[in-house]
Amino acid sequence: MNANITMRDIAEKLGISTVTVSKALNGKDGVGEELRVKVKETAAQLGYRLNTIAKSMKEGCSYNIGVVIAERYTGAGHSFYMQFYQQLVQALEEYQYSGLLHVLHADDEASLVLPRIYNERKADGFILLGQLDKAYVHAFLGTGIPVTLLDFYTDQPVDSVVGDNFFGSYEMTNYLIAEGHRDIAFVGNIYSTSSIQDRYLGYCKSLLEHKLPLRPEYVLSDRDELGRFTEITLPVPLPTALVCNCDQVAYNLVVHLQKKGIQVPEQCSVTGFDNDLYSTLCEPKLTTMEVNMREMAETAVTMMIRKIKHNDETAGRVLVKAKPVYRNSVKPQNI
Amino acid sequence: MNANITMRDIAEKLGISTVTVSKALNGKDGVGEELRVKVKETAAQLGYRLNTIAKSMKEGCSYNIGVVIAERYTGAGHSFYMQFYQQLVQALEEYQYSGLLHVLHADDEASLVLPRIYNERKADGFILLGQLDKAYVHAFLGTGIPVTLLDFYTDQPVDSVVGDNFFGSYEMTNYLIAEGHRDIAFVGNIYSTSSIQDRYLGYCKSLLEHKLPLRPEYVLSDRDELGRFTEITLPVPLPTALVCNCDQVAYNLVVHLQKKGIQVPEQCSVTGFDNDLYSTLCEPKLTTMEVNMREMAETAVTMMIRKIKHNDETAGRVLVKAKPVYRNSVKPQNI
DNA sequence: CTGAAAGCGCTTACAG
DNA sequence: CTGAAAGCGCTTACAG
Repeated sequence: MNANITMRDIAEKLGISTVTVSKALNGKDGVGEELRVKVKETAAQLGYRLNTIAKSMKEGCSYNIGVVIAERYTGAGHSFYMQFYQQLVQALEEYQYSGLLHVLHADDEASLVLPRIYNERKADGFILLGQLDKAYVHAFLGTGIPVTLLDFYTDQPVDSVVGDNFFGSYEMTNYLIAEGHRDIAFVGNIYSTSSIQDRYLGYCKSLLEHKLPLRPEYVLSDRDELGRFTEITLPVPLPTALVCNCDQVAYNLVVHLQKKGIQVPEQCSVTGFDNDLYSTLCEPKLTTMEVNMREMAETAVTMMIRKIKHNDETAGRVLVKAKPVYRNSVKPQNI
Repeated sequence: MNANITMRDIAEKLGISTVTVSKALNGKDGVGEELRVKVKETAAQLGYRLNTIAKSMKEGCSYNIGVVIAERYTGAGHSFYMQFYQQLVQALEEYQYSGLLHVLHADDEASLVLPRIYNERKADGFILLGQLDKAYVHAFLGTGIPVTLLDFYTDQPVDSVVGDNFFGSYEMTNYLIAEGHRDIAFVGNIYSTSSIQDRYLGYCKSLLEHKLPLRPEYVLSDRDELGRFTEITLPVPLPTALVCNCDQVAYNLVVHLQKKGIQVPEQCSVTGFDNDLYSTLCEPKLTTMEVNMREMAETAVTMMIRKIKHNDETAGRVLVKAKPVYRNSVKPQNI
């Protein structure tokens, strides 16, 4: 088919200048309507494809957004962030942008090595997807390139988009209390990520509001500092409900409890968070909080594009509402 | 930090030409060793970043590879291809290339609309990941751009990389027969994808070789033409073993059988294929065939880069070995 | 409404 | 070993 048709080819064929071709194809003023139609027809007929690279060079932007995901959040069993990535790509497509995935190795993160796509100016901005080391975020900020954090935030002055973890968890705990539960533990390493921390604090708020005690032995760590799952030590006696920081851990816990002969939800209610794959893999299926991944992706992309186009705007921390999904892992507790 | 340092800035600072800077930075001949070092130092000190776009324009290639995945293979519960994508990106990184994901909508596939990144010349070649409509593959071939199929193939003359589905399934069935099984059914829609078809034929070969009958009622469809899972109708009496075309279906089947009170593997052995997430979600965990996703990704990338650099080479159909993973979903059958 | 000129930042021959 | 010239394919003022 068409080897390398350029605007010049169209121009020559029509006996006009490339300037007019460019204007016609880009819908810009300064071309007669009749001529514009003719240009478009010729372009289609010749199989013309825009050379975005030439356009990019002239305009000084790549129409690409880098997306950085730590390697530890990828791989089998961790589909969450790759699915997020897919949503990002689809949101970027709306703006005619492309996503450039960078899988960040732990040693590069530790030694503050920025992605190759940064050093090669292949991206106009970066979305950092999933909690990264603060120093690494700082290194990015130092470059002056637009950065948006997605699904986490730090105390640094950066735009970020996160699910409403705090209120989501608060509502979930409220729900358990409304169902009659009083002995409610939280499952998650509260020093691990901002999301887990906020979910923990929402749980705390609910307990405080209902004058229930905050018991340290009711905070059950589920992973180490590096995010690797660890064995969960259950308190004795078992609480009547466990608020888990995510579906995957809730799923693991349900399986674990059932192996020990403890019935869920009859003897112990369990709630998740995320409404991902894991929430429907066990029986009973999990009552959980759905974070609207798509809306988060769209918000992050919109913010990023806006920053690039009008480079002064700062959106700050943006929360995306969570929505409860009621299934069968919670049973009313008779008081 | 550095706003927009170009080679010209380095050249001016050193009182030399940009040509020399370019040669020095790219490790090309024609620069004194001493000067080369000085150029590199200055570049680092100024925070110079190569403008790949300018380089691309000059050289006429983007250093991007498009990866097309049909939307039906994405989303929750379908992490397989997104994981594949991640492997591709990491393999591309070795060659200083980037991946550009395109999620193909069903209507674009049907009406043969090529991806925007094709029309904008943003990619030097395309990897088609996961079975697509033959007409769509044909549309791509018509453009003359390098194309490699990954995890499927057609009867068209295209390069492709696939797992060794035929022999993998053949070996798995051999194993069941060696364990004493004689009544073995195959689960999968054999008209749906080349992979399923080949896995079916491997199963057939094993039966033929052992002089076991090929029974039509032992071919159990698991999905419709569009790849959506359907209810599986089990034959009565139940075979002693079920060879499933993938782990996800094997997983679904195990859960389904257990709900009906049928014990796996005591009353019925089940095998999977892929060794993905689903193979370890049920109890018993699945005996399955692992396709080496990483090797497949690396092979596809290497083939693609080679095609772009020396544009005549054709690798044809490349098979990547599969490897059995023995777990607990198969029990010897006493004859 | 139309186009000649300049330039985005590189790299590739080619000349010295 | 070093550099002046040309060009990749666009787009943006600016002039007519």
